[in-house]
Amino acid sequence: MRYPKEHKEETRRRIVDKAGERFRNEGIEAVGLANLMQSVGLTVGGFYAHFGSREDLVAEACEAGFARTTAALRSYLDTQPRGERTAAFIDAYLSPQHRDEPGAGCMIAANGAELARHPASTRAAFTAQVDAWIGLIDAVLAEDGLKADARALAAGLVGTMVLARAVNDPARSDAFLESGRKSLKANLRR
Amino acid sequence: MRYPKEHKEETRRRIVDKAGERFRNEGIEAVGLANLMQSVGLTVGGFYAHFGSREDLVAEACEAGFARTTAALRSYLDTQPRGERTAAFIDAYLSPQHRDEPGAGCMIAANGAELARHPASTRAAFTAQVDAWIGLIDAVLAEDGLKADARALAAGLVGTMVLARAVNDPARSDAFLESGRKSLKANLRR
DNA sequence: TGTACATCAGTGAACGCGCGTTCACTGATGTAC
DNA sequence: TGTACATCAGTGAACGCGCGTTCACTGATGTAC
Repeated sequence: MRYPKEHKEETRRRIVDKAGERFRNEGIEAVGLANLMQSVGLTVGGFYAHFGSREDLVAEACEAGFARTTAALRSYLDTQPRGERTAAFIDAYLSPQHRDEPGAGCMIAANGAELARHPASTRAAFTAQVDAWIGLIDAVLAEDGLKADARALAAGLVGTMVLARAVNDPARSDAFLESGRKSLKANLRR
Repeated sequence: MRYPKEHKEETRRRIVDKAGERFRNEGIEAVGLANLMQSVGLTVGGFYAHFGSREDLVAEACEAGFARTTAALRSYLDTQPRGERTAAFIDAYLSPQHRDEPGAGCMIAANGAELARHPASTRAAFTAQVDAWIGLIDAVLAEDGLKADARALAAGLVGTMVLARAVNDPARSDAFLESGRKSLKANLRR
């Protein structure tokens, strides 16, 4: 064979990773296949050797991007002392850096509303990742000895980020982040 | 003149209203001008007699759609007794009906992430509407004699709706709505 | 060891289509004479 | 009162372009003999 046997799957991974990044930065619909392939250093013709359709890539990129941020979150929180992990999570999620770099951030905050309009198969893959994320938040709350509704906490984070990114004024945006951090921490019960 | 003098502005209003509805249902980018004009009973050529560009319509439709829901909210809450308005707002926002009918619902939950990627002029118009919405929530909290962070409450609502719409399973979706209603009400302080 | 062949990841042009935008035109009306 | 004209909201075809998808082809490699 022309290439080492892991070559093709590595190319596929590069497409998926770049798609996940660009979907979050630009929106799913705004990223065209020819342009995406070009940004990975390939031409568009090769796309269908890797994926059955654009929608297949959307499903895989959103799932993989979400899974990656969840795994990174777990690793990060393991470096934090028990009892402070939930607060560390809230601070990290509602940081200006996360707001300003959607490409590596939360998939729901960046693409949640758009994904709601995608086919069932795409949403099913995504729903499993939402479950995993909520499960992780539940686990972290338990590690910290806190009682809180993981879904409500997740929703507070997502909504704060959507609003902080939507408003066109740094002061207002910061105010949303600050309100979110303060309020979500205050609502944790020991 | 061929038409009564209010005819043109009424046509314009019909375009703006339909655009606001379809943007929330289908996403801003997914609605094409020819198709939009057709759904208003007109042909695409007439569009530029009303708007300078597609983006001008996006700004106006998002602003007007948001303003309308805020005004409707104010009217609805006026029918509710003081002391129960915040809870009535939370219940109405996090209702299955709102989840299932984005076209007449909250503009941020439907298009917030997408609007974050639009030009400054569009976002500025939208930001003013966010301010108005937060102001209304603040006022309602005061009418109820409650102390809470209006921004955090708004974020909780938006995030819950985004998640409830994103997941591909009615039970999970309902669980998000239920968690949101319960948690956001529990976090109000007298 | 040297050559012919099979493999297959990736190329690049083409397809039909819908996009945002432009523009010459239509035709029903109110106005001027 | 009757006719010619100006107005202007809306029409419909055209533009260049990028979209998702298809497909015949390329060319570097490993394998077979």
